[in-house]
Amino acid sequence: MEQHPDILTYLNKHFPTLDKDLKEYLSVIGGLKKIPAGEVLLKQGQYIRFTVLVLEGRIKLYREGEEQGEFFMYYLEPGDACAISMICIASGKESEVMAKAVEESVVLMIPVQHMELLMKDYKSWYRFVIESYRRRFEEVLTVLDSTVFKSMDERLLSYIREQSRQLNTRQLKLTHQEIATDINSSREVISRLLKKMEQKGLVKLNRNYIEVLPAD
Amino acid sequence: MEQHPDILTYLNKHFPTLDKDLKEYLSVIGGLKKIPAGEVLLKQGQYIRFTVLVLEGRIKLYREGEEQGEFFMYYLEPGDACAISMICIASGKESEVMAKAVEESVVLMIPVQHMELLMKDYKSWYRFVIESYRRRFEEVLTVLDSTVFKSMDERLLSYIREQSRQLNTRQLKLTHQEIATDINSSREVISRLLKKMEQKGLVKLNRNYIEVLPAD
DNA sequence: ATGCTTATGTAACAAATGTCACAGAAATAC
DNA sequence: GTATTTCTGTGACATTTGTTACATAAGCAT
Repeated sequence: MEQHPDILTYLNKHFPTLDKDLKEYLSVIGGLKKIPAGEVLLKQGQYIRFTVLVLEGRIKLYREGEEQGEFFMYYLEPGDACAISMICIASGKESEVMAKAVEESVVLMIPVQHMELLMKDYKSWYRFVIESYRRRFEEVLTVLDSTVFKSMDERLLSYIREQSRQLNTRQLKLTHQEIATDINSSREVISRLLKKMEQKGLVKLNRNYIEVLPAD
Repeated sequence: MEQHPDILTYLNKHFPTLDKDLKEYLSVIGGLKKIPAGEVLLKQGQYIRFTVLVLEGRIKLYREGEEQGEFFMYYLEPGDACAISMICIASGKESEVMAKAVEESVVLMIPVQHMELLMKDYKSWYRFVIESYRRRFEEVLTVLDSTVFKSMDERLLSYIREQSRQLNTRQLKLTHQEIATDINSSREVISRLLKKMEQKGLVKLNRNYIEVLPAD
């Protein structure tokens, strides 16, 4: 079998916790896939045939309501794996979330049938899977905290700051409508609350982007 | 090393997916512990030194708000494991939830240091861990759906029906205050909504218990 | 420029949820 | 028994969030 040099380069760059052997093995069994910006790579309810490691770009994970909208959970970045895909595969269950590329992204797709062996033969893989899942669980609990314990203005502020942190920029290129969709509110409410936040000196509003001002 | 016959009996009764070898091994390394009703066996933020398998009774898992109350996530029953404890151990992280026995319960406690070997040597253990975690993730997502997409009356109905299903009874011994705490609302709101539900023929209200009427 | 589309601002109102105040009923304590 | 506590019911009101209906402004296309 032949190693794919690009894959190995990617893995070395973003997955320091995986063993050398494992990375080589993954570069043999995995396939590179380029995902254009905006493409949905996993639908809620869909069966999963690959475990996905993110090598480039950024993937947005949503929970879809039964009838209604979509609710933002977290981003996957280079170095992350889709925890859901790993676990659902292992249990033969369908996806519980929707995943959409927000930038052009490159992912490594590892076919289902290798999971068992990976788990068994590579300790660093098993640890990676466990840790990925734990982190996602933690993130979902944080999101749950927001919706349960916080009011809309606090949720909005958390959202804004979290976006700024994750995207590593103070200039958030988001419309009020997009924010409203992500946290399941309405555009008018977001505009109103953002205006108040601006008056408090937390943000500066502009057309098509929001400048996040440093917290005191 | 000596097997503990009671443990083995419990494991055989409630954990059909675990291999015979594994059960025998668990009965050697695990310790039985009886938990009185009402006792908290795990606090949020606490480090975890044992993986817990539930053998008897019922454990309630909560998420605690930063300042405020506690929010019900799910129950653990005989045959369940505390997924959080398994994963946090594996990652050396503290607990993300609070666990409280609602009935007198019996649990099997497996010290941290055996996890690595269990994962490596017992395929049925690894599968059990993964599946436990997946199911809890799924439950938390369902709870998240409720808080994000549903109004309070719908959440209350879901809660009531879920309790009835899990506790396997139509007579829910819950006060309005307890319900309010579990879903982070206020007692008056719950009383009001329950009254409406009674008028719709969904429940029958009594002091200290609620009778859940079958859905159409 | 002119018109078209998209994004934002905002008032007025509606609906949902939370809070306060208090009453009465049922259980429990004494 | 009476007193006390706990639980439930409910009206009145406050607050938060969502909705409707526009207005205005910025960018884009021609």
